[in-house]
Amino acid sequence: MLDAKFVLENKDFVVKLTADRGIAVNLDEFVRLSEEKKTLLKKSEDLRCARNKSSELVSQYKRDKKDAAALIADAKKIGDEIQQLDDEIRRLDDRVRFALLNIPNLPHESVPVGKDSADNMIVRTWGAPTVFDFAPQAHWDVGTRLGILDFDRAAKITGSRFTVYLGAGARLERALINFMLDLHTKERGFCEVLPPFIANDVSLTGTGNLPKFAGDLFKLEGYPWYLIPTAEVPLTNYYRDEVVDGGILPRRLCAYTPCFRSEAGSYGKDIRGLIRQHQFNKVEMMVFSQPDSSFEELEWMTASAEEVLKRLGIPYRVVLLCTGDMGFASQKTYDLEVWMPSRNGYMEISSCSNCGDFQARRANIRFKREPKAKPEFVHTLNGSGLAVGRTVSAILENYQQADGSVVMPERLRPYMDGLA
RNA sequence: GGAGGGAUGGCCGAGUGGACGAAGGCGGCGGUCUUGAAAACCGCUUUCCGGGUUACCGGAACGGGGGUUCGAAUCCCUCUCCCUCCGCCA
Repeated sequence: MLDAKFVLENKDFVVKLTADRGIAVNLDEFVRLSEEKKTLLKKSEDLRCARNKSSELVSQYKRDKKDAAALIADAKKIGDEIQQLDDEIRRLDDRVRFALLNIPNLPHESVPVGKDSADNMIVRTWGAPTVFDFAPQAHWDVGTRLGILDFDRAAKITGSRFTVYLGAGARLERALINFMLDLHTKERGFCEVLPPFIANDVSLTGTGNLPKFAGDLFKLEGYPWYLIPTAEVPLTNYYRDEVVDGGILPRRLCAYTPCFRSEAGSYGKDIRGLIRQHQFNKVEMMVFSQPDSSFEELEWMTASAEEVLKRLGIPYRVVLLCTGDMGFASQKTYDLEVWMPSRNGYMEISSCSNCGDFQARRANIRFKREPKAKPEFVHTLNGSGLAVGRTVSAILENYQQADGSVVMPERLRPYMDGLA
């Protein structure tokens, strides 16, 4: 959520930057409602002032044992008027807030302006696309033939877009989770968190998933609860409605969680394999930062995700998303894309974003520079480090052998009981 | 699942319709005293919104929301969270 006052004072700027994102924001309604609300609020406050004064008089009269009936009748009339005004103000306020919630974050000045993924900027590339002296298979074929992925039985148990990992496959998934968590916690200064996998509607609103993207979520029937689409939700909301001591910043958290997404509207896209599942595992990184250093934190976080791929020896590149391709809450986003032989191209495996104070304002997360200082909103950053299922698919494809077997990346072998 | 109890400022804790933005204590800040410190004593000590250059003025806030009332921390409804006991369960 943007600052209402900022939007009112910088209408053209907001319209221009959201237009860069390909979103036409009409602020007329927002401005009109805000002004109307302000006028009514002033009126209501003046009336309250009058009522407070006469109430005080009533109180005096009673103490002096004088008759206050006329005063009370008067005050009642004022009270009715206030009630009417307040009803109207409440309605206006809801609409103002709703309008504000539907405005996306403003892109940072370093973000290239563009329409879609074609306009993204490749920042750097690590490793060269894997070369094979045989025809490489897609990971779902590799995994199915090895008996470590079972899509058919998963479809029986639940439905499409689910997977059963079996034997070494399950072991690989678990090994990757541990490998990633160990790297982030032991070497990169993240604190490990194991949060709830279900979050309430207030939390989802704090991160920007609600109200606009309710259709992407799985909701629990009979509860205002949702399966988390990413650990970003519980991690960001960890400090919701708090004023934290500035001394704890930058606060770096990381968490392994499963993620649940309805993938509504993606029918026919990536239906095979592990790429687009209703349930997948992810290790998520989260940073609460001082506003002054959040973009440096973004570089650090992105480097942490890259380190995972470097150690696994998977070729990848870093892409700076253009204005049109960024997520709703983000100010600047780097995607990490790994080489996928089956597509003869790159595939997103991580997304690292600086949300600035956008989420912090929605979720009301503030900090104090000094104990006596005024609270300011923190900046929040989140990034995958990494999507585990996609990492499995990248390993199966890039490390496959002519005989259909898969060699384990060396750094992963200790996590696989030495299995090569 | 059943039965009770609770939520008040940075913290503890009083407050059952009007003088309460809220006693008292702790903590914090300033001062007196002291070579310095401690103790003692005195004073100050919430946040947000609107208006005025400043002193200031107005409004709001006692877990959230709604209601009763001229007036609500206080009465009613509702939601959330916490605690105790019973039952059940990993």
